[in-house]
Amino acid sequence: MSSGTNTSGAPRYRFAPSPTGFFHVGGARTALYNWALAKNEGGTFVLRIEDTDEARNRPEWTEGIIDALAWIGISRDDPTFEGPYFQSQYAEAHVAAAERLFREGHAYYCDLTSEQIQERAKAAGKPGYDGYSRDRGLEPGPGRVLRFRVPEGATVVDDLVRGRVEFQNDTIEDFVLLRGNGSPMFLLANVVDDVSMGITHVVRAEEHLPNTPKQQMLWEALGHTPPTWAHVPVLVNEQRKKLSKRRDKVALEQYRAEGYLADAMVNYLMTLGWAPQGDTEIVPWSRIQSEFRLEDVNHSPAFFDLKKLAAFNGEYIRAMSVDDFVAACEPWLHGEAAPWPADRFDAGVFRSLAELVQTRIVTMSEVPTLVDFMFLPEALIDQVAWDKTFAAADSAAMLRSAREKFAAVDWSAEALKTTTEECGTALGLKLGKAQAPVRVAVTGRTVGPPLFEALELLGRDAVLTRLDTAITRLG
RNA sequence: GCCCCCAUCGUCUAGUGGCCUAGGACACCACCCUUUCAAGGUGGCGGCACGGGUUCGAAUCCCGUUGGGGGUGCCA
Repeated sequence: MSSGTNTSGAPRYRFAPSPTGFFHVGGARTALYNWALAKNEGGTFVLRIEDTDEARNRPEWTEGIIDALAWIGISRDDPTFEGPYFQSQYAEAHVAAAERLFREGHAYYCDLTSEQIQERAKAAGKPGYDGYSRDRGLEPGPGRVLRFRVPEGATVVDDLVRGRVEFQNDTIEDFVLLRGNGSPMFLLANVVDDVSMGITHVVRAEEHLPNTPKQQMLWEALGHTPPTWAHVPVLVNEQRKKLSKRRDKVALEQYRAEGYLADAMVNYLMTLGWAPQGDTEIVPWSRIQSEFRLEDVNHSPAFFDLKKLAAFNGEYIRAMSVDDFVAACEPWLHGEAAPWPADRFDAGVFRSLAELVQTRIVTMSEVPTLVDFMFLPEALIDQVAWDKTFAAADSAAMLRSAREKFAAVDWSAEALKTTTEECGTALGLKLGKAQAPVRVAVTGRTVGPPLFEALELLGRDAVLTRLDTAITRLG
């Protein structure tokens, strides 16, 4: 943080989140945009934390941001990554810049209180500050704010996504740079930091577009050429409103905890407002990185569609090799995520079942419920499933018949299937109906992985015990 | 109120004046496959907001209307 001039010529993209205790999916997308560009252009991704007083007391919030970024592939260990910097570190520079703007006539002090400003606005019939102190020549003093002297004319923002956006300066009020207590405002701090860090590209959400002319005027008043701006559309919910913490699931950490894969999340996020070439949206990051162009980003807000995200995640899960899948399952197989006693878990058994589980889930968190019956001491019967299954004709008879035959059958998936089929045929049941009572008795549910493979792995003793328990339960 | 942005199937998008009878993906529906549930396969439904221009020709360019969204603090 020294020169203020970007000497290397390489682009410097800055990502400036403020810690709030969670990492917003919209922020993740913006970060990804910056990252793709910085990577592809041999530039730098500069992380600057816009830390507030509260955030400074909660270092875990900042760690959370760095952690979330790492999860989506933006690692501080990568040479493209620079930072993190903290806005609060540079407060003195912010004040110094403000004082310079005052000395050079770009700013002036004003002693009006908010109430007085409101009264004047009401009297004039126009909202906002009217420039009352512009020419009063006030010196700094307690309670006096420093305001920027917005020049005449218009400010044109050249935006890589929006094109040319023109703002009439007389619609922009003389905004505050320094508060009455002398502390710098966010807008000023932001620009001073960007200037000092030699930022060349500011890629952020569209909600910041109305602030951009102010920032651009600050860049110019400070004697620097403004950066290249790019305002990307926001992410919205089904009501077409900006995603909000209150109503929507916006925390990246939550998706991670539910078992969404980082690759799937990244891929999905990048298809919101942009699309890779060709007919397939499922593409690896390497392709996204090289194909991504800000000029190709859509102009309208994009709906964050959970169903499509889920579909992407399913695709990614199915695309994994079985070994990779088993590895990815690890966090859900042990500890609190696992509903079974730790000593009953059998990695070999799970490995045998993995391929059958893989096509049946959308998020990794669904893994335990699909295989829990294998590692629980006994079946956890779902009453609804039980009632529904045994309401069907002959299902009790089917269960007894299977119990009898299973005692003597050659214990293989194939033989178990044949036997079940035979028992069913004797009762006039097709295989689909015939397997149902056995499934509920052994797994506790009506749905699950293919039954006979599971039975083979469970072993004759366990299966017969569960069938007996079920028969007793039937009364 | 004022300022700014936006507008292709329900959703995400392809499309940059003729390749468009508007393509793909998700969702939905049907059928096939099938030991449940999935997965997979095949097919289907479904869109250029509206009105004016410009042009031989407009989803694509211009203007307007309507409809959405965002911003408007001594918040960040």
